[in-house]
Amino acid sequence: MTAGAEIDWADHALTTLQEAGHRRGGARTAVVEALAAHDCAVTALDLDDELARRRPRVARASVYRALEQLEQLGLVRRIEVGRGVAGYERVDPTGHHHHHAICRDCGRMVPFEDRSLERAIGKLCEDLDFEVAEHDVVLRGRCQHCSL
Amino acid sequence: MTAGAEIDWADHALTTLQEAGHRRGGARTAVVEALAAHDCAVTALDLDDELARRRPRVARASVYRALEQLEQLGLVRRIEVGRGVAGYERVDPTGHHHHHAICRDCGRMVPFEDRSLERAIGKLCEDLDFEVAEHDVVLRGRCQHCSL
DNA sequence: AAGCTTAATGAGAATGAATCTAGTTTGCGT
DNA sequence: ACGCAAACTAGATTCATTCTCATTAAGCTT
Repeated sequence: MTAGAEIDWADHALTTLQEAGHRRGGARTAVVEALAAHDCAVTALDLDDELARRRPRVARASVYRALEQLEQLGLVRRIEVGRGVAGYERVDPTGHHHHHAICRDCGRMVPFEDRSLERAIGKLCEDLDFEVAEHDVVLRGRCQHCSL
Repeated sequence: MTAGAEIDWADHALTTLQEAGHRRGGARTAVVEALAAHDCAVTALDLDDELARRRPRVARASVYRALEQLEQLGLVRRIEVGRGVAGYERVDPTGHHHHHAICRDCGRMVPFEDRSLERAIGKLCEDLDFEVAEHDVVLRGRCQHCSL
């Protein structure tokens, strides 16, 4: 992976937050930095774990609050990674994105992308009486490792 | 909707349960009947509400247990309908299914189906190093009613 | 039909992710 | 530097879901 992508995203996120009228606080900045370091979805509690070591400590509530605000601004997207557990991952400002195949056995997430899938979704959204803002595709089954 | 679809599904579900070695209990049968009466996803608590009036009362734990077993047997599928809330809907034995557009504002679910979407998913699953058992597509945005 | 084994059930406690509350700190415009 | 609203922390709370365990009843066996 290139070193630039995450830095750019963190920068972009902090700028967007500021433009949206948010002040610059330590906890939220820490959440942005932590998200920037991940390529794929992380749960809020994982982030909380990571940030618990920081001084001053980042509170769990701040993690959730930051994630909610980031989601509202379209900077991160939220996906369900398991029974009632949400994962969050950064949104590339170019609109480029991937989806996930999740293993039922080990919980591993395999990201994938597919142009014709995106095309099909784009087209069907036009025909729908619904103002679609985002879409999510989740495949569930057994990963290569677990099917042996 | 035809009157037959649900009855057939309930029948099929009860038969499948029996073949899987399950005894025939009142609570689970009640859950199957309740699911059969719904065309689209219902939450476990909605089902619990409906069944709370029955005599003898169906316990909440039984609702969840039954849903889990039905899901395991591929008789119902589980989808996330809102922050940490699961919805369940019956699976048509023919494989025929729909997906959902969910309104961010009012929570309304609009079912839709699309052949080219299914085709795209089918094809990409073949290319993936992953044994895909099921897929889920969720569109999020604003429904016709809420965008006015 | 009575007895037996064990799945199924009901009631309520326990869990765990997510949210809320209250009091404190801090960013930032004035 | 001052003051006020936003952001923060810690911990309580909520709410869907899961677990426990005592009880009931399905459906063999005889």
